[in-house]
Amino acid sequence: MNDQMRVRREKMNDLLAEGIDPFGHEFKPTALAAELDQKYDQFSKDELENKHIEVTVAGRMIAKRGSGKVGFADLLDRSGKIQIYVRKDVVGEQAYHIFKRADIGDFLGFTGEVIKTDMGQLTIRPTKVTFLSKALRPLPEKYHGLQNKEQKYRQRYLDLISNRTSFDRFQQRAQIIKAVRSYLDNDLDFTEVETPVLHSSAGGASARPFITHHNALDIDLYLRIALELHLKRLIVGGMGRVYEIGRVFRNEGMDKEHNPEFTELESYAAYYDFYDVMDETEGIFRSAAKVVSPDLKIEYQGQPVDLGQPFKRIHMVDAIKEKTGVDFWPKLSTEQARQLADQHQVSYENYWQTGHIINAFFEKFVEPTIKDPTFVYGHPIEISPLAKKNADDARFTDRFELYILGNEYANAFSELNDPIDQRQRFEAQAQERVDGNEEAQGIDDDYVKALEYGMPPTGGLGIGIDRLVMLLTDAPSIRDVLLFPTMRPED
RNA sequence: GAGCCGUUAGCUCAGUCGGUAGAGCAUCUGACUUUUAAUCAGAGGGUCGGCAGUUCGAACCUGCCACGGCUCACCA
Repeated sequence: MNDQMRVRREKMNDLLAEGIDPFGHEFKPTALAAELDQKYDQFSKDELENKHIEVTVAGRMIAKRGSGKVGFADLLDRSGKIQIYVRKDVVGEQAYHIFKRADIGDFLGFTGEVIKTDMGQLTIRPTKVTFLSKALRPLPEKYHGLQNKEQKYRQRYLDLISNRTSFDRFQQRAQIIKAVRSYLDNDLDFTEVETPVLHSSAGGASARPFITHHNALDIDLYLRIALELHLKRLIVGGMGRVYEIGRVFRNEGMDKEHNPEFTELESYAAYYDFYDVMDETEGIFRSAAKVVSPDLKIEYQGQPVDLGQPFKRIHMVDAIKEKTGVDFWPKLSTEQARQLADQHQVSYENYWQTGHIINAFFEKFVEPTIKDPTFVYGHPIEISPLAKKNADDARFTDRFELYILGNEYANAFSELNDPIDQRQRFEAQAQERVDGNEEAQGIDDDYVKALEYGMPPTGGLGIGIDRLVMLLTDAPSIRDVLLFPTMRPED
């Protein structure tokens, strides 16, 4: 324990000795800092002096300055900061003593008049001081805030107290999710549902799952890697338009864009095709962007993005042709595709067929170059086991991904609703797994059975909510939009 | 998984050639009745991430370990 912690414990004991509970009780503030600023900052010092507005506020004292018989403090509540101006001759000997002995970090309540200082700063001049809760540890430095990234992630509460941009970002995250919900609920008449997190087989995406064990049933279960297969069962069940915003878990590497658990939105709408889903996606992005920028123009890491313009649309094969001159429209054997890959230094796995190679060309030569919001559609069937074949060209699917500034933000398709085709696709996936793709999904018989009862033509969509929030709040790392990112334990 | 970088007071950071540890904020004492990174005077506060090694002597050099960051690879 250091000197500061020792002193704070002494002060805690002093409070007890004076009959004050250092970890107080309920308190009824009548105003928030931001509210006061909005309502009264427009008035002059004299106008406020005549109004005699009395309010009660509560919060954490985050700064303190003063002289002998008066003191100033900054009080932080959930809305922001308000200055407090405590005068010994107004609050009295005992209250002033409490204020003077209070440490930065302590929670205090004040009742008093809203005034302006000579410097024009909106301030509360209390007549009453209430001690609410003692901080036994000192806060990070007031000017620089908490800079140590590891500590920001491990002790997010300190980051939230001392770095307002971080605090605001998490408020914005909540608002963005609310806006997305509102768009789906109110504009498109979707129903929000909750499906299981514990799956008996992990499907709906290509990823390695976390495995856990259920004792009573004595079976291993997987934490879900996607929401897809359950939501489509609900389309079979006649729910028509459903979505879920929920946590999924992928047992893979971590970096600036990947956390082992993250939040995904998936939506499914009967009778939509993937063009309808493009419109839906634009609607979601605009609703979300409006939260941070009414004109839908944003900047991400120094690069401008206009989410107000119609998103571009391009077929994957055309995009590759445009960037590399390589034309994948003519039908190519796996051997021919591999030759092209060799010529362009695109490496491939044993189990790869033409479609995998087309996708690899896209990822290597096109994906990093996309700046404006762009729907890239027509993914090869080999990498799209849940998407409907294109009616005119069975090598490709009616699937798209949305790219902005070289990053993927959405993945969607006209859903494969032919149970016979679906079983074959699952079998191809199972074969891929045998051939060495650890992330290929297994056969989900129960899901195929559901399809056999009949699923209407359906358009589905998946959006990584964390990446959307990163984009809209200009966050460089996914850890900056997750309150508690996954960290290795310290000891 | 690889490479590079980082870890020094509660926080933000310096630390020269290897010679026994520094600043600002914060804390403590005192002064101060309109401050806002308040000011002024004084004081206390360190397992220099950990463990070994080299050396008369290590925050500094070497090795190993821990945690983190960045980049790359992996990952639709």
